[in-house]
Formats: sequence, structure tokens, C-alpha cells
Amino acid sequence: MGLCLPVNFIEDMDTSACIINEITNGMELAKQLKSILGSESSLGTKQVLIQGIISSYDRAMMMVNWGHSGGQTPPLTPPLAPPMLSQPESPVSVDESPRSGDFNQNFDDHQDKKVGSKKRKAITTWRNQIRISTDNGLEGNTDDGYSWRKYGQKDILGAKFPRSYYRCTYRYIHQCMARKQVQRTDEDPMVFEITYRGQHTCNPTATKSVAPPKSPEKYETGQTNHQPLPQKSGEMLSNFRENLKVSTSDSDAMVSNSFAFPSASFGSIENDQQFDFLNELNYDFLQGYSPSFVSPATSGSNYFTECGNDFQHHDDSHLSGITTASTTNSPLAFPADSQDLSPNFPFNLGCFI
DNA sequence: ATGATTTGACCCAC
DNA sequence: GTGGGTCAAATCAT
Repeated sequence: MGLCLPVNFIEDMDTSACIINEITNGMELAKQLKSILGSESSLGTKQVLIQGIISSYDRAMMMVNWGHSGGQTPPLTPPLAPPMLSQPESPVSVDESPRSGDFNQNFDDHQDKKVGSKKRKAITTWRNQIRISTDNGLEGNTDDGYSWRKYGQKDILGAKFPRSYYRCTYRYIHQCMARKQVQRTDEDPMVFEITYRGQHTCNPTATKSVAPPKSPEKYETGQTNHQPLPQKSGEMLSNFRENLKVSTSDSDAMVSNSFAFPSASFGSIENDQQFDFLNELNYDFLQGYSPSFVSPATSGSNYFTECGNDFQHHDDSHLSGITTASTTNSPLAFPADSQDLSPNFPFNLGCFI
């Protein structure tokens, strides 16, 4: 069901060879980039090469991390399809809060409380870091295709900025227990770290309400009501995918998915020129890439089942050490399904298929 | 009037 | 005891 890699991926692959392959590939791309750096080559070409380099090294690092993880297989399905998550070996806790037990009778963690030691952090989480860019006068947003309602904000010790807490707008309608936390990073106020908890049981496309954003600040605090146009959904998705990290705390697994359009956002796009610019930008970047990757933002239940692009496996101890630099600026992602790859697609996915 | 956000208080894991 | 997560009343926005 949309998983890109077999469960026994680690055991089956020749990890060392793949790591070498990725590093070699990255080096080759770097050479190509160097050769065209001062040339007339298009910006897109250069960015593709840069992303190829980043992706190669990301994958190499991922494989190194996995190799040290005792063969543990991370969850492979990214967050936009939380209901599709398949983690049979790690209990999925949707709502760990004792006080919010009004609806969690249906969820596994409720059983966990009876069965054994139930740690608060034993819950499936995804982390997504989004860079908000003002380079071109646009503000980004943290929209991910779902409707969220803010239910709290808290100053976090040691953090410059407060953390905002959101739950699915349809928590009570669809018993959707998905939540997320949004927090600006100390290092870069333009980068938001979004932690998703629990899985959506609602249909994002069917439930999204319509209300355009009023201000960038609204987005920063998690504007919940926005119905992007179909094309905007691609940007929305791209923002969301910009830097995705998935983890199950109890299994000490994390998956990272690097994706970004440069400054592609629609949080405060209120004039058509800007919007057209972004569309062109997206088109340029996605030209030649998987249509299934570009367009699916409006079908929330699908567009994440297919991916699993850049994976990074971390210990729980690494969770707090997520860096933004390596993952927030990746201008491109690649489709998980090699069949979707265009001939232009620069990345060697041989290790993943 | 209705729904979203803010914010102080509460609960509980650590 | 402290800090993080959540609740819920008050407030705000539409």
C-alpha cells in the first residue's frame, strides 16, 4: 500500500555498495555542477544538480544511520497519508494524553496503558521543517492539506519562541485525533519545525474549509482555514514536503523527506502576479518529473502513500538534534516510484528499487 | 450566532 | 518540583 521499500529493505540490500554508489553519484553530480557553474546553463539545471548532490548524500547518510540501527526498519509512509501507515511492529499511539481520553478509546495507546509501561513519548510522530521565505515578498505557511485548530500555546524552556498546539478541526466530527505542534526554530526564525502526532482519520480534501489567510502571522500560528486552488495545492504540498521527518519514538525511527520549492508558498499570495510566478517556478522545477508527484495534493489520502523519498533513520536521541540546514533547502524531491522518473531525472535510485 | 484563537489553569510524566 | 501537553472559559473574528 504505497510503501516504496520492502519491510526487509535493510536486510535485502547491499548497503555498503549503495552508500558508495550514492557518494559516487553525488561526487559526479558535483563535478557536473562545477563544470556548468559559470556557464549559460539554466538555473533549474544547476538546482537539479545541487539537489541531486544533496539527495545522494542524504541517502548515503540514511543508509549509514540505518546500518547502525540494528536493521530496524523505519516507517516508510510519510505523513500526508497517516491512515496508511503501516507499523505493525511498533505500537501506534495516537493520543497519549490522559486528559484527552474522551475519544481515544478507539486507539491502541489506550490499551497500552493497561498492558504495560506507557511512556508519553511512545507515539508516532512526524517532523516537518518548513522554511518561510520573504526573499520575494512572499510568506510561507505551514499548511499541509489538513484543517487544524489551535488549542494551546506554550513557552518552551530554552526556546526563544512559543510552541503552538493544534488538533484536527474534525476531531469531534470524525474522531480524528491527529495533532501537530508548530514551533519556530531558535537558529532560524524563518524555519518552523512541525511535529505531527497521531494519524488523520478524516479526509482532508473533504473536510477542508474555505477561508483565505489574512496575514502571514496567521500562518505562523497555524491558520487552519484555507482552501488552496488546485495549483496552489502543489505548492502547499511542496511546503509540507519541504522537510519531512517521520519518527516513531517508541521504535526510535525517523524518516526524513526532503523537498522544497525555493520560496514556494502561498501564505500571503494575494496578487496574481506573484501567484503566476510561483506557478511558473513550480512548473520549471517539476518539469520532467512525476506527474503523480506534482499533482496529488488535493487527494490527501494518496499523495504520501507513494513517496518515501529521502529517509533518515535516527535514534530518539537524535530527535532533538534535527538540523535544518541539511534538509530545508532542498529544491527538489524525487518520485518514489522509479517508473515515474523521467529520463531527465538525475538521481540514481538503483538502491531503492 | 458561530467558529477560531488566546491564555491561564490543570494534569501528569519525568 | 518542573516542564510539556491539554482543557476550557474568555475573547476575537467573521
